[in-house]
Amino acid sequence: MRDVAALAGVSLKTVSRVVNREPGVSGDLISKVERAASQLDYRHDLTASNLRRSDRKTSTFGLIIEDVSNPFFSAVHRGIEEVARERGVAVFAASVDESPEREKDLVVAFSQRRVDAIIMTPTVREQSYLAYERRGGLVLVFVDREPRGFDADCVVTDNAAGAETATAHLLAQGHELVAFVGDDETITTANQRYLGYERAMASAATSIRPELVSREAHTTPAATREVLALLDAPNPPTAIFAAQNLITMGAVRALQMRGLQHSVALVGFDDFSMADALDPAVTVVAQDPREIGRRAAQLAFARIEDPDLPTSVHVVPSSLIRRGSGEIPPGR
Amino acid sequence: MRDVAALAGVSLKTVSRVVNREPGVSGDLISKVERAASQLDYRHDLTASNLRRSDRKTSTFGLIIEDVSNPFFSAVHRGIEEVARERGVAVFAASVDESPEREKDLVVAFSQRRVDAIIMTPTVREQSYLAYERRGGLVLVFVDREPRGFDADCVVTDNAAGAETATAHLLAQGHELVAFVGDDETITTANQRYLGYERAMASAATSIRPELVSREAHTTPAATREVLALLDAPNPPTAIFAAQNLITMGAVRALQMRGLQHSVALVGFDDFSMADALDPAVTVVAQDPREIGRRAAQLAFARIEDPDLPTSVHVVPSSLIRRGSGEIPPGR
DNA sequence: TTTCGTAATGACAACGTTATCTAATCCCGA
DNA sequence: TCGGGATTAGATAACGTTGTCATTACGAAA
Repeated sequence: MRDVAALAGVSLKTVSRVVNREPGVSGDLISKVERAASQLDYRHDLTASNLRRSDRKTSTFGLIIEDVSNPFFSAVHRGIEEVARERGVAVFAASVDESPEREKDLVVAFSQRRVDAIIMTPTVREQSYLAYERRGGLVLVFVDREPRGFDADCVVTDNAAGAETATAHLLAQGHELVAFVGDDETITTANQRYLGYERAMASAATSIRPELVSREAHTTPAATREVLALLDAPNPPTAIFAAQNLITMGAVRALQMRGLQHSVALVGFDDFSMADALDPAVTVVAQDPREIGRRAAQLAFARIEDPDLPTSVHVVPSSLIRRGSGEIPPGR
Repeated sequence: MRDVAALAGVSLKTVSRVVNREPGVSGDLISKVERAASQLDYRHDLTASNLRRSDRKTSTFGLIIEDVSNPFFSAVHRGIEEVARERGVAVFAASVDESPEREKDLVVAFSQRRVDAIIMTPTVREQSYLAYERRGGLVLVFVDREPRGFDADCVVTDNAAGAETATAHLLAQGHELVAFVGDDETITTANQRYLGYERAMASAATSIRPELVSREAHTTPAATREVLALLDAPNPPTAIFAAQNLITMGAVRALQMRGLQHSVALVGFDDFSMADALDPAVTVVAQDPREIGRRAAQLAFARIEDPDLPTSVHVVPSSLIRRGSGEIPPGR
């Protein structure tokens, strides 16, 4: 910048003014400075600028999600990017892989880079450790799962209601042996979806059989194993509620392996690519991850603008998409 | 930092030394400084640190890909993250959406944030405009597509060879009416895959029928339309080579709509989720996007370490996965 | 002609950190 | 007892920018 100023024959401050398009510089000098800048391959340094600026905004967000290559989360990422892009904000994205330790590391990494906001899916049992960061002015927004022990803005799907809808849909076909396959209770969404399953079963006065409940499906292959075990047991389910996209995919494979895809009903939570092209096409309770991302980003901007806003929890509705697998009646 | 120094009763520089774990500070002072730092909620400012540091490294990469929520590219992203994470580097990720203008905007945005390297999929017809950035010390690595008019490190799949393998596989089943469905020639990968198709057809002495070549499949729905048009034409193909993941998905839907999924053979370029669970399961030439990402990140680090390295092009092999759809014989 | 307001420009310090250089202290051997 | 090297600590400037305030120039009003 100093070189540009020298070449253009103006002061440092004038170059700064031109670069930031501040008013009060004569057209003559503007063009002189611009010519000098391009001649010298000058590129404005946003990090130095930020250091001196009074608002101390880096126009940068941090995003901490389960896995950047998980279709659900990458759609959330995409939604956030859409909103951030409009405001010239760049987004750091990182995968936490269900590791509490990594969650904390990432928060520190982003905080040290002075991001304006972190949008994150909590993994750690308890988010109160973030108070420290918030005191430093960092904006925090949660997506997909609500934080625990920490009051903050949040965007979630109504997991319990969606799960209840899914389970009720199966019960309405006349099923009584409805299995639940999900991740364990440390994952809040898995927990809420289990609650929805319980609620639907209770409303239908159908008792839950513990042997039809599997809460150890952490990955797609694990889900396949769990569903195979259910199918091979003495009293197999006639319908399955799979509580997450990767789990549903695993369940589809298990049913195919036993040739039962047309006789055992299946409803999944989360839509997934090609669900409509499978045989049978898979009935799901679809979330809108892109919209979740957009809302989260909007919440972040709103809070940056006014830090004293009351915290809010946005619930994005889910919707049942009937495709075939969920409409298989019992006893086929 | 000044406050921490004051509270600990030491100089600024000593705090800096402790924070950076530089040797030559007595254990006594180290603990005093650390106590003061945590008492004051001190958080090291990486942006200010970088400004003064002699190497001027921000430990930050920029990633510019087609779409962060496209499964192929999000897997590339994931691979890059894996390597970057080990070195404490954070990754900005952004979608370019085939927009040349956006590509340039993103490069500027990342350059202004002083990223150490940009890993990108080129969209602009010509990358010579990047010389400007490289002069400023920015490291550039290309993924998925080679740049044009610009010599730089690059990681690609052998598109032509993969496409040739796919097409030859169909020809080997006895097909003669093999259709090509791909994106237009401005996309270098689409172009190379078409070349592979041509090569295989020529080797088999099978003439290419222009009416069986569709190069307008930009999206999944467009691919479905294109394939429907092929199937409904007077001389429909008995086999289809779909040159990209989204296109293959569109082709699957089109075949299902006409009930031809068991009579018309299909091989796709790129693997995709649930391809193995479809009926028939889809034969593909699989790339290894995660490995592509890892290699790209390694190349970036290598060049940062030694800017004078000769530029290299890494070719990651693809592999044919036979699943059924590609093994359907003609005349069924 | 003088005065004054306004618009354009510049000088300088400061943002939070690290590099460089100097000073103080300590231990060891002669 | 002293010299000298090693070790630890601090003072100060600098990184590239912007905020603040001072200065200049100019035209309009008195």
